[in-house]
Amino acid sequence: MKNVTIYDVAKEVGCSTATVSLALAGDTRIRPKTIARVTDVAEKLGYIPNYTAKSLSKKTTDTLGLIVPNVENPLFSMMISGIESFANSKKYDLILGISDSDKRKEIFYLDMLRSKRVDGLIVFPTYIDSISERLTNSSSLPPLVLCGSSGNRIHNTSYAKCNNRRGAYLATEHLIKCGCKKIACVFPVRDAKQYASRYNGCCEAMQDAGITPAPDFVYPCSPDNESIFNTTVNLIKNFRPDGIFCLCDYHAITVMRAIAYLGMKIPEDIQLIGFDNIGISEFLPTPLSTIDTRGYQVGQTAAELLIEKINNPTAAVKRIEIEPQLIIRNSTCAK
Amino acid sequence: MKNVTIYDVAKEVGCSTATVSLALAGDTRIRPKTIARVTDVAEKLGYIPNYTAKSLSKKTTDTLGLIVPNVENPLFSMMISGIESFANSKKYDLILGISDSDKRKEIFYLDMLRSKRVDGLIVFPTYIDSISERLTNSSSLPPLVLCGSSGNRIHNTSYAKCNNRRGAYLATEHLIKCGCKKIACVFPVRDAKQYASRYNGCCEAMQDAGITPAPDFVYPCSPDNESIFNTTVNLIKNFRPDGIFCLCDYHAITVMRAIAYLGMKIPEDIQLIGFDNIGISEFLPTPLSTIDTRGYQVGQTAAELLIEKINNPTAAVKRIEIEPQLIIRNSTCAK
DNA sequence: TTGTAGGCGTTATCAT
DNA sequence: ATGATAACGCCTACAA
Repeated sequence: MKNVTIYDVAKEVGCSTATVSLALAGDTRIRPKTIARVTDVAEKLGYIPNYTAKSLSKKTTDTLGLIVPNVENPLFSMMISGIESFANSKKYDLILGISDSDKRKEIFYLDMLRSKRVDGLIVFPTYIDSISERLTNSSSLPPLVLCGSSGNRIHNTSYAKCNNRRGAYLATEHLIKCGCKKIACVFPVRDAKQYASRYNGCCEAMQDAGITPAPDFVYPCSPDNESIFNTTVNLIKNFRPDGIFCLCDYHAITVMRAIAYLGMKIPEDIQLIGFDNIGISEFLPTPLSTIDTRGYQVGQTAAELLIEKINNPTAAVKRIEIEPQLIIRNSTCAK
Repeated sequence: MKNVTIYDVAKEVGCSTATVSLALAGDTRIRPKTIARVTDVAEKLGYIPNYTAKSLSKKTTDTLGLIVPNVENPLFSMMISGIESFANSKKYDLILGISDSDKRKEIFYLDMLRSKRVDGLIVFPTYIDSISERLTNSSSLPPLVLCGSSGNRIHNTSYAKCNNRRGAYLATEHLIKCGCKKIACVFPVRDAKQYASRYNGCCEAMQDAGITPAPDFVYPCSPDNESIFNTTVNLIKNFRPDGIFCLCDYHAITVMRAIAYLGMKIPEDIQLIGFDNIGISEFLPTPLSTIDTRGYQVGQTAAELLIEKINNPTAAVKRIEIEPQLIIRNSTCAK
């Protein structure tokens, strides 16, 4: 059964395609009666407007491109949800590109998305060298905003992110208020860049409280859970901290395991705070105090920035830092 | 700066648009020398093929539509990842529709996706009444496959899912092999349909082992964590089980909390097995034995089915049940 | 209030 | 081996 086009509708109604087009768009120039008739016939014939044709003609696709490293990290999921919610409210949909932090795939999606003429692009920066290259080289990129990070070397690009330095400050300050005197930290060196601002915020809070960070309060490790576990065990045995600031909730969960392994108790022996407030943190055997990095709202904001930019391409660059939120639960003993 | 089109390339090269089109597609009818020249010029001019035009002409978009209830559930994330990986390997990209289990949004995306002429559709069935209606009513839907579930009333549709009944059987059997005599279960009644096959698999395993399920081995509850927690506490106090089969890992984590709250030990006092094998299960303070439901592979398979169907629309319906996998960790004491 | 017709950027079918 | 040109389905001046 052939595809029903605007011509078929026009023929059936006995009018021109222009009338159908206008009527379906609810244009006020068309008589209400005509609109009703056209709508009915379109319905009866099962007419489905062809967006590829519409896009070709209007030079607009009503779709946004998304390039994310992966979709399994709950933070990314939250941000994607936020983006989707705002985009949907403005009748945009999303093409989702998952890069796996793989240059080949980043380029594939970047090219594909440009070729498909998305109206705008949201990128979650990571090792985005390939993107930042093309970002500066290439003449015509669709409107772009960054989400979750300000990127490495990309300048003059709007972004929405959480203020992680501030989050780390709040977390550390909370630990101190809870009576911690010796705060420590496990640090996957490979991800140094990503965690730099958290580290800084932590130091800053200690200094503001008159605590000079011990030279060995940070224990470096690899990013895998085994390394984090072992490093934590060493850390506890040698440094004997009374509080641990974890750079993310995942770390915190492994740190919990290490603490349990050593037969110690949270928060009695060691207090613990995480970062990100992922879904399960609230429901762990020892509910985890943490910093909510507002992924959903960050996503929403990024989408909002992008759509603003689409509607007004010459608007000034906006850099938005969402305020993180301290979440107090049982892994920490608030007074 | 104007968009460079195939005309511009043709003019610069001094050939026709047809030649450019063929050359860029690497058609063997075009002389290699010409291809090289065209490629160079295209590159120099920064030519980016316009996919909307291509799609209009070819009646093919090389994009797949996805309708998922949400993107925060790690299972869905895994399936999406799997879908993406296969789709990407075949040069498809994905339009992601998040329905929030909301009829309005389901319809929005279903219409949008059809209008955008996606080559195929993957749906994660949930309360998909709106979709199943349109599925049967509407004349022309793009090729469709279901992912993660066989759907409620949708018949004659290919799908890829995990064999959950079998998974529950394996889990329960494992508990029995680990010496459990009194197995119990917490059951959110609202999601009865979704969990029915798991419940059945559990019963079946008990019967096969010669255990008659106690009349009250299942404790009904609401789906929220508080209810699960309280119900578990009741369950343990009254039923005094030595093993608990959890319908999903999230439940298991809350059950762990309840067990800790009662001052009991896993697996010494109570053994525990979950379902789904979400990311953190492995790294919990007590690593969780569970059933891996192969989300990634389910997704890959769904994408594969869909692309098969796109290439051969008349092919027979395929129903694929992926075999789940028992994962033994510390919440259970294998002999 | 509605109709006519050109244009959007490709691909595909004939010719040559 | 390449060129002309008609689709593809819609939108939008411009006319009427």
